[in-house]
Amino acid sequence: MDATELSGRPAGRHEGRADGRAGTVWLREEPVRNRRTTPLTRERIVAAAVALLDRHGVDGLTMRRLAERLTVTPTALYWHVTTKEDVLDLAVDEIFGEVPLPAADADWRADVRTLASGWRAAMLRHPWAPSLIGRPMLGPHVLARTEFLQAALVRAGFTGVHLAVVTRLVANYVIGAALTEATWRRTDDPEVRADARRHLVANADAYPTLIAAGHLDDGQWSDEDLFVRGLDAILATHPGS
Amino acid sequence: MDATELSGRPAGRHEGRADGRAGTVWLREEPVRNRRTTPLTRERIVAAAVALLDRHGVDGLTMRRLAERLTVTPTALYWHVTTKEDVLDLAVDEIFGEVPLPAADADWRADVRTLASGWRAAMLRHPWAPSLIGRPMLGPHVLARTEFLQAALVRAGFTGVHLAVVTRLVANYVIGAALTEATWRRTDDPEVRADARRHLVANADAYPTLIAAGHLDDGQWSDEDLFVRGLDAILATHPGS
DNA sequence: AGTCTAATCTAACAGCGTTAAATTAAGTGG
DNA sequence: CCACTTAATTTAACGCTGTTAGATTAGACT
Repeated sequence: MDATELSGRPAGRHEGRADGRAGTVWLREEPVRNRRTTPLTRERIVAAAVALLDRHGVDGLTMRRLAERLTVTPTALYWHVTTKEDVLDLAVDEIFGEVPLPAADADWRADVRTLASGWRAAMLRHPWAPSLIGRPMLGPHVLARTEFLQAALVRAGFTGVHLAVVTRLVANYVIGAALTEATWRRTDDPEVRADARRHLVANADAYPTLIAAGHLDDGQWSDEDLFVRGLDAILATHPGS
Repeated sequence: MDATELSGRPAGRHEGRADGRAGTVWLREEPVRNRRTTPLTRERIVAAAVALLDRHGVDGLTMRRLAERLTVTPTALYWHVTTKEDVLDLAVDEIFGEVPLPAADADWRADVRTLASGWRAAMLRHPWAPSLIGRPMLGPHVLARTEFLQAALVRAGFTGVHLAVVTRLVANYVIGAALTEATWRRTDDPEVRADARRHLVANADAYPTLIAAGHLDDGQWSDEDLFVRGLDAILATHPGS
């Protein structure tokens, strides 16, 4: 349906130049050129990267697979991006663009709740994201959301050290929650979970409280519910107003 | 000083068996055998891995380097460990063993503060650790510390859903804080930080609050101070008692 | 029609985690 | 003291990775 139907890549259409195995022109099929129907861009690379990460996880993203998905050779990517880490950084910022920014004039608590929940939801929708946060996040989407958070807290009356404390409190709680929840969500192998639980009860004398509290048991209360309750506990702390 | 002074590995002492380039015995130097002075163990592997991670970061840990440090071939490691991920999991749990467990009978708030601060400190001492938390943490050291945290909160009077909420609140806050702080600490390149700040002021109209609040500016308040204040804000929330 | 440059490709490199199979060291029982 | 067994290690290789150098092309501009 498209002029760019390579179906397996021509496999060396100019093969014999430096080495000896040239062969005659007549046996070589006519080269199918890149018509440049849809030129490669940073945007397209990032979109393909996110799709690949969603489907195959962090380990499933390689420059070769990414290139293949874009019907391009791996090296072509390096014109638009200087390193694979660039791709990962861009992918992370990309998905944070999905976090909706509220209107920003209602109750500040509602604003923070909406932002934090959306932030967490985006990371759980793309469970590979939290594990990539161990790199400086300076993309425009992240910065815009951080700006919104801090603005809401300023509106709430936080200033000086209180502002710094509560900003970090909220942001770090969201990040930590997303990271741990995504970890368990990604470990979908029920055998690992069962093994873990079995290990816990096997050493019941070492972990009495964990067992009594049902650590590692899913159900009981939803992650979402626990997250929001924790967030509300944080937001209950405020100095002025 | 030691019988295991290989100094460069004999480099193929039995080279020609399947292929033709055998050579005569006379030109081959006598094989220096592994005297097995200090047998390879899981403990020694983990210790070497932590040392390597401390010095060269996550990317600096390879099975080959690890083996070299232990004067052993890479494949020897696979007798004691089934995969590189095993090594990483073991390394993470290892450093959590450094977190001191308080005596557990004083003020519960003091206990939680001590544990959380020690937890954070251990991760910042080994800045590679937070970024490896995106895998299930089920090691004995981690479980013991989680048990202690939850026990302290039970002692404080938390039960049911409150207990679950505040346990996650504390744990996720610590993890998030350690992750973000370690990220910045690992980015010691001052040029990146300067670039980031410059980018912020260049788009000053998009980030007015961040700039006013001195986002990305170090100094002002210490990370430690901000962390403890946030923790205290969390601990101020409690139902009974 | 010729020139220039942005974009892509071919080919290769060094290094990675991991495996299969051979080999050795050290114990064990006769 | 010797044969046998098993635990631990080694050699050699496979397929894959990110990345680079250099050739080559496509398309726009004179």
